[in-house]
Amino acid sequence: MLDIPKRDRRAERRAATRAEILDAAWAQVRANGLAALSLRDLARTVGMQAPSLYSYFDSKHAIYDAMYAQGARQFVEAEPSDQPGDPLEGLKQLVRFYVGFCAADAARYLLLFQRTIPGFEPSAESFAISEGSLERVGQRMAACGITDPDAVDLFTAIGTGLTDQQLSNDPGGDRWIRLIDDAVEMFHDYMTKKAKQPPARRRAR
Amino acid sequence: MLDIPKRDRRAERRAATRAEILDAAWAQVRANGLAALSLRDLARTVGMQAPSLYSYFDSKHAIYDAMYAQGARQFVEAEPSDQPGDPLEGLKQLVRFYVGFCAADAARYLLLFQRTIPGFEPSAESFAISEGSLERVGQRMAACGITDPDAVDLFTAIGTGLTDQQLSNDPGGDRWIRLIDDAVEMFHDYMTKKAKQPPARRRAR
DNA sequence: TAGGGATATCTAACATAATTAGGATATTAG
DNA sequence: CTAATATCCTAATTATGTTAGATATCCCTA
Repeated sequence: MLDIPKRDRRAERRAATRAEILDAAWAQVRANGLAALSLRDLARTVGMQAPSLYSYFDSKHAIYDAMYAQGARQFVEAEPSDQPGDPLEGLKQLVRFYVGFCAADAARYLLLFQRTIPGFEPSAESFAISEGSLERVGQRMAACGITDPDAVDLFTAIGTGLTDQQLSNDPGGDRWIRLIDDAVEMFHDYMTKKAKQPPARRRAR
Repeated sequence: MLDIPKRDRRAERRAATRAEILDAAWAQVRANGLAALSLRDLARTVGMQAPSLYSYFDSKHAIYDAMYAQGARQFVEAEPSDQPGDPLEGLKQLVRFYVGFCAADAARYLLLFQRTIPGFEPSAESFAISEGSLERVGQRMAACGITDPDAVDLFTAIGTGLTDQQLSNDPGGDRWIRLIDDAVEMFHDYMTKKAKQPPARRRAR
């Protein structure tokens, strides 16, 4: 206890205020929308002046990037990893998680999965955090015997469409649970049926 | 020719520069992204100073609103109205149109169907222009014998999800045509099968 | 315990944005 | 020809992100 180097003390404190800034940023963004992040207001709520933030973050985009990384970390940590016995149920579980995660925090959803902030693109490191989720989807589909290369894309499209629907029409409601089960079952039925069919007819071009 | 009232002449000219401003706004937005609409630049390209725009539009949001209304008008005018013989083909046609329309102009799509501009919401009048499209979807689904109240929402979700996929992964490509046909067939199969089933089991809560 | 270097924060200023106020100039109407 | 009006301008206001440079605060060493 006594021999904690002062240098670490300082680094600790620095990380603490960095986190405090990020928390305040989330609060502001949740209250007024993702785009409404004012450095002046942000600095004021943490008891600073605006330029002082620049010793913690290089720019406003850097703050968004840190928020992105934080959200992505939350995403991968909350993602269900144990697959239930019924593979179809596993797919449903995944989509329920995804839509539920997004609906729980609209601002976070917009930051992570829609690109709605003018010049902002997440950095490679931040983006890498959430990589691998798509592979998990592919694994669960394979467990259901679905191997069509287009299937992941179609499935993703359904998932994001449902999320959109949920967030724009009925945020906070739970009607989407019914829709998810329907959609996943529909998807599963169709893909298994299609897999049994001959070569699969292709559209001429 | 000679007896055109000067007053009409003026109104005509006024409408012309209004249209010119809107055209320049579209060009700017298509070139640099939907959010990158600068009144100064906009004014410069039409040979004005920024404040002069305010005699044509009340604010920047008013410009976005006019663009929205214009895009919505394009949408309803281009929407296929004659239903083909095969009702399933009618559904496919509608989704193909929708995704194609959106993919043809990403900026217009973002303005109309995603809410990506900070404080902007289309006015009631502008929004009303595109109303009624959903009903048309419902009609075509009814022609297929699909009457489930959730079906329209699920269908819409699939459509927007596909559009998203198309625009973010393969803008300009035509892979989505295959995906659309797949998705619509899948949807149709499932809904008709479901309609034949007994009361339909509901999830307990 | 006094001084020097790093650290944290500040104030002042700049560039750009949308927007408002008020004046100058041309066009129209009586 | 004169008065009104429409059209555009310049100048100023407010708010933004950001930079430059100064000032205080802390920590380690002599």
